Amino acid sequence: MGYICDFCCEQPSIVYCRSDAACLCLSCDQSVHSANALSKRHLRTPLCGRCNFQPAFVRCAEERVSLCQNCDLMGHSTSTSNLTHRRETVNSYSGCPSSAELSSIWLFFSQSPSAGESTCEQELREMSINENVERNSWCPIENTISQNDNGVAEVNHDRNVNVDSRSTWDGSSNPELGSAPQFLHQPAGTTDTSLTKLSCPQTKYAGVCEDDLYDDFNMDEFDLDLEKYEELFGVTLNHSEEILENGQMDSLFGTKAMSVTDSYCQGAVAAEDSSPGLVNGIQPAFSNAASADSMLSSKTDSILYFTARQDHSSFSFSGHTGESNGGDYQDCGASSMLLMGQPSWCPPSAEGSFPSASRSDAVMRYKEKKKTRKFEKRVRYASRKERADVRKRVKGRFVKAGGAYDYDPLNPTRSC
DNA sequence: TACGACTTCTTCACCACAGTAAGAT
DNA sequence: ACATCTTACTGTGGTGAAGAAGTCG
Repeated sequence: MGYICDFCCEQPSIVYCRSDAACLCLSCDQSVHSANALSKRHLRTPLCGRCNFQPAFVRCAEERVSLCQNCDLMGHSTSTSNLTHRRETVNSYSGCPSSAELSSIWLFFSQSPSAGESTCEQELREMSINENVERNSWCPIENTISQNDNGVAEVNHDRNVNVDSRSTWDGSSNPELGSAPQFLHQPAGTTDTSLTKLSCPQTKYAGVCEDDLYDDFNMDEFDLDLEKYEELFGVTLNHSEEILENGQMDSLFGTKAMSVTDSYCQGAVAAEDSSPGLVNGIQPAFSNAASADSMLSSKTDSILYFTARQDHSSFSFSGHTGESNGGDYQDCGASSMLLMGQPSWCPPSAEGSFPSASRSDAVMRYKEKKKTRKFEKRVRYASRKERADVRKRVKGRFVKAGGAYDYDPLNPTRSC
């Protein structure tokens, strides 16, 4: 990573793609991520305006600069005056948004330039994006950002979450939670059912976010900053726990284990009812995509699992590092899903409030989707894939060009 | 409870061929 | 040192076989 675009090596880099582990200028970002459906799903984040190295996760309104976690901590924890700076989370995006669409994601993108803003952001504003690039996958209709009563921007979106939620907070509220700003301005008792996954904690019942259950869930959306988690809960990472694999999920769902989404929502319900302070402390640790950006940039290969002890008195984490890449954990759905039983912060009453019919429905949908889910592998050579995609086959095997075939990918209904 | 039969699920080899790397000329 | 040619190897996706795992009587 560096200040120059990793792809063209000419333009200054503007955004960071975690899946590609690359810093890109906007033009290359467009061309690279319009290549295929997989690349369109890569989440990108603007680069830190200070170090130009790490993906930014927060924007300081006073300094008008986007900052990574480290720079934010450096800049806002050392001075008491800086501590009160109002900060906003920086949205990630996927697909191929136009400059106008980026404006809606990053509000500062449309603000007037100022001397104080970073070079990156000035260039971001000045650069134009090739509007001819196909950008079907980015659906601004499904992703609208609105302001709630508290002035906190919300992202309403349908099934595809392309934009992380945006919120504001000031460093004085709780410096310890600096890496996790979501919902800190959200009154604990408010309920906004228009919010979906990222806003799940605000929903009254877990069923509200049912449609998203298991489906679009991945580490990009479920962000867990382990270090912060340790700080928050004082747990120690255990690297030797067993991995809960996909095949085990069915039985788990049917018994004691719950999906993170479940626990997440139920925890929020509990927090609404009893302990607003608790949910404020918990939610950000799970919902801050930007902190995951920072984390994954340095711990890119970590796939995290944790299991809950049945006694609810403690839980342990598992961190497995392998040769996987960003795309692996990003896209593999359930395999990257964190599984856990009822967390220690979730009182038993929450689970009891979950309608059994909804759960069974959710499990059924999960199983169906699991069947049809394509666990995408990383395609290293797109050209080879293109050829393979059009190559005729006999019983799945490639046949010589011009030879008899029983399956033509270009015309599946026709065979000879 | 143990066992066999059956079903369901998972893993892997197979195929052709364009592209790449390494070595030879 | 450089260019050209040859050879070996790689990696794509759909299918079926084989084995593992689960279910039922």
